[in-house]
Amino acid sequence: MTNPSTNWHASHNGDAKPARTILILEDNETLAFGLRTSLEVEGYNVECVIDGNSGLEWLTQNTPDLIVLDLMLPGLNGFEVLRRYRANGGNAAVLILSARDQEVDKVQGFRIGADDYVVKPIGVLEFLARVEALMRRVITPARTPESARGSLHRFSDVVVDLRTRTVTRAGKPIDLSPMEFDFLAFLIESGGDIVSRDTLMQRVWRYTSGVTSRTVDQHVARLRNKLEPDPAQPRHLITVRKAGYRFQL
Amino acid sequence: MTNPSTNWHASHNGDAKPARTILILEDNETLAFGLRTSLEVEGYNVECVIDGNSGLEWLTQNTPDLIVLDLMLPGLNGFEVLRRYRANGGNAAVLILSARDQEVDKVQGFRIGADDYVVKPIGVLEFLARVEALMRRVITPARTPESARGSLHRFSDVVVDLRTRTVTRAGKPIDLSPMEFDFLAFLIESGGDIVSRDTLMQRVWRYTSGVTSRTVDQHVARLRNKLEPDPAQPRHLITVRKAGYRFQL
DNA sequence: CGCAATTTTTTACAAATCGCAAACATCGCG
DNA sequence: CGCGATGTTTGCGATTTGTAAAAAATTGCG
Repeated sequence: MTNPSTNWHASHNGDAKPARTILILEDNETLAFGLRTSLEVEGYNVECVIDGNSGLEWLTQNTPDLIVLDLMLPGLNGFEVLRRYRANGGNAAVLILSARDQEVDKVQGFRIGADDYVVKPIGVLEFLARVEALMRRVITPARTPESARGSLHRFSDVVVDLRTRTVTRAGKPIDLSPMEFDFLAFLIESGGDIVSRDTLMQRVWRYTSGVTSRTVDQHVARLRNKLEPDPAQPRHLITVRKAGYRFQL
Repeated sequence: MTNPSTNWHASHNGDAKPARTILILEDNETLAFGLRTSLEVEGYNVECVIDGNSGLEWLTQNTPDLIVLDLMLPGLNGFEVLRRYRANGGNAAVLILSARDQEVDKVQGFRIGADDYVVKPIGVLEFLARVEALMRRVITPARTPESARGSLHRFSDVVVDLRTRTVTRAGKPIDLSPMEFDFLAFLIESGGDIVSRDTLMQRVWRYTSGVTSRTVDQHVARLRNKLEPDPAQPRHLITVRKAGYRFQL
């Protein structure tokens, strides 16, 4: 598979959103490790890189939500990294962490696109508070407000997007065939009502008359396998004996 | 160049951004006046209010982009103003300007919703730089994330600039033919919606009716080869069986 | 205008996917 | 147990998509 590294680890209760990712670009490994630990305790996904060129390369393949950037780096310095990152359209929040406390440095940092600039040493609590404040404002492509998106339907760990014909389960995309999707969509849009096989054949399959076949059942079976937490004990694709099927939740 | 395709013009306005509004809530009138002047020189619209209650009241009638907030105010103190403002759904960026430099104060400020916290005295240039940095991130009803992000679109290591019609991959320019670019642009601008081959033929190729051909598919194949990390398992140019194509991310 | 290089479209075929029916297994209930 | 209703598996034909390669159109240029 393409990407084994994306671990939105089993999220603790309720916290539905995947962890946000932070890149620490800092060559002082002791400091970087300390920051990493603090951030991880807060639930962030943290990556550490210790030189400018490697950092930029990592950034071509990943889109973190925030970058903690030291100015004095081996290879490219922090300013240059930031400049190139922004030039390529990088949109993450950038918090510069520097030993230089001159106003001119700060102004330059902001000018080329930093979102915050703090002078070392800094208290851990203030650092975390600033990170959180930046996270509140940053918008990454992967994180465009779902409210702005089309009609989403959720049940268990499944999300169905009728607009893009997309289904995800635990955040991972699930592949539905066209018929499977149409069928699911029809059930969902029936809002919990019982739908007979006959109705389904007519409305989803466009059959004219009462053809009896196990086609509908097969689709139910396949959908249950793909979407139900326990396909043997369906909680959402409910069979109503002698009547048809019903979508729950 | 018959290239009639460079025609998505229509939408681009002159980019005359409306002046952004800042509220200064600060009881030291000398300081407030100085800040106001500096900000106005930068082109901001500035309002000054000197006590907490009046400030909150002003905020019920106005929606500034940013609030510069002193903590020690007559009437309601700054923390309380901020707390109530956020509780009412206020979304402006808030920059706290305070004489208190204790970490605990800063952390509390951020916790109740500040976006930045600077300790007086502060240099004018740094102040202006921080204001500008906040302005880049703040989203007001007038300014949606789309417009804030410009015409750059990123996915994997690819950056597409619709304005300059350039595409880069891992920082290196990628050559797209006019049709290839128009096609890609149309998919991107469809914002993730599924677009049928038929629609594409009409909107991108300006065909009138249902001509069936593999032209669209051919372009998809070429774009995938140029842009997808693994063309065999496309992650962004998604085919939706029986329906068309969809651009992801 | 003519010619070469590039881009776009069409053709032709290979590969993948899907719908469907039939056969078989299982379940539920009297 | 018996019987009808539901669940699952399997295989094949039809549809849809991917793509190499040829053909056609467009462009650049002397």
